[in-house]
Amino acid sequence: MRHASLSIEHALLGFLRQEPKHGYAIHQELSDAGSIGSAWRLPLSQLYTLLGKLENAGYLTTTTEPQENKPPRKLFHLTDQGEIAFLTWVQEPVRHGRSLRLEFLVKLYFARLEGAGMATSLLAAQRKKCQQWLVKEQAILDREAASGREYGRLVHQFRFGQIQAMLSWLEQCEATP
Amino acid sequence: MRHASLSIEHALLGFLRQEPKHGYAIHQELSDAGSIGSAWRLPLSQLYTLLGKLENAGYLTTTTEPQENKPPRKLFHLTDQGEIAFLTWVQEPVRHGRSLRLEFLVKLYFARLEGAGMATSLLAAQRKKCQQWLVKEQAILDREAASGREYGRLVHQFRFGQIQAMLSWLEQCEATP
DNA sequence: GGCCGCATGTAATCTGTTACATGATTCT
DNA sequence: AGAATCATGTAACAGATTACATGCGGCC
Repeated sequence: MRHASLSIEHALLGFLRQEPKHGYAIHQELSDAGSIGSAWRLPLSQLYTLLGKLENAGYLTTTTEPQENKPPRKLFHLTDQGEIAFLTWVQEPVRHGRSLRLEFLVKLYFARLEGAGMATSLLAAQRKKCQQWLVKEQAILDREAASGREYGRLVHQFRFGQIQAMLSWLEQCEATP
Repeated sequence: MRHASLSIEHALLGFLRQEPKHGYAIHQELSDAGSIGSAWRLPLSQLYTLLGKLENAGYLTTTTEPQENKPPRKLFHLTDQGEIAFLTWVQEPVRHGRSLRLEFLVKLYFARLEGAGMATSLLAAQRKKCQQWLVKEQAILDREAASGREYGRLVHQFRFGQIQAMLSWLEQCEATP
């Protein structure tokens, strides 16, 4: 079992922090358009696949619960390993700007559920990352502008602007608790 | 042969507008870090795969050119169909915000090569798209804020900020010819 | 009778990335 | 002798999307 890089599927573990749930129920929470559903869309069939993976990885165990007049439910329970993996994932800022759009927003959702403290520290960690990116882009931008590379300048101006917008959004999030 | 949605691989056709080239030469142009290479990275092995696809689709034909002391070159020629496909692709604005980062920047590169007029009209078309997105996001944002959905508001504030940054970049591009 | 909700999945497909395979010449 | 450049590709693996498959109960 390879130690896969902590990716978005670890978010699913967060749904099981309070009590065990079955796949369909998780999907209903996930599909709430006003909540996490506004950031992350995951078809039911994909959800089942991911839950299977997490089980294979030892982050989940399952029990089956028969029901009358309805198909039996398969309850997923978070293991200790799973809890550790989730907490590690949720506290780690994302490494690339392109991951804010999906993965960071999902992290933030679960961090807020864990408590205001965790959300605050996640925001701060991500803001620092973002400031580093901005400095790097600024340096590249200056270099491109100095060497008269028109197109390279356009490209990095675009990236600079995107990162700048991320940064001011993060600061705004930190300012309004 | 399915009419695949016009995707990034159509950009490769743009390299053959002036004269036929072989894969390795295209890759060298593509790898120029100060130019298109700053927006699009494509490993050589993937490039060959994509060129094969474009040939199957009827956008390219090939001739083989033997060389002394070196492996023979396979020259790719743009067909009439290929030219049409390229010109259609390059003039079409992208449909989603997430495609600006890569596909739009590549379109812009080739539009500029085609002439200032094409670049200008592409920028204008994309700016209009972007303004539409912004209006939609604004509407959603207001709705989320009004119904007191804290997390939904955060998510859409993020998106709003990203689109806003795209828009001002596009305007800046239009202003500096 | 047909569609929606509940509840579970598998399979096919497409795309993207990385690794591997070959072979000559030129540079250090 | 070993690395880089020129030149072509195939194959394996990972991830995401879509389609397909099953079955019961309740509602219109």
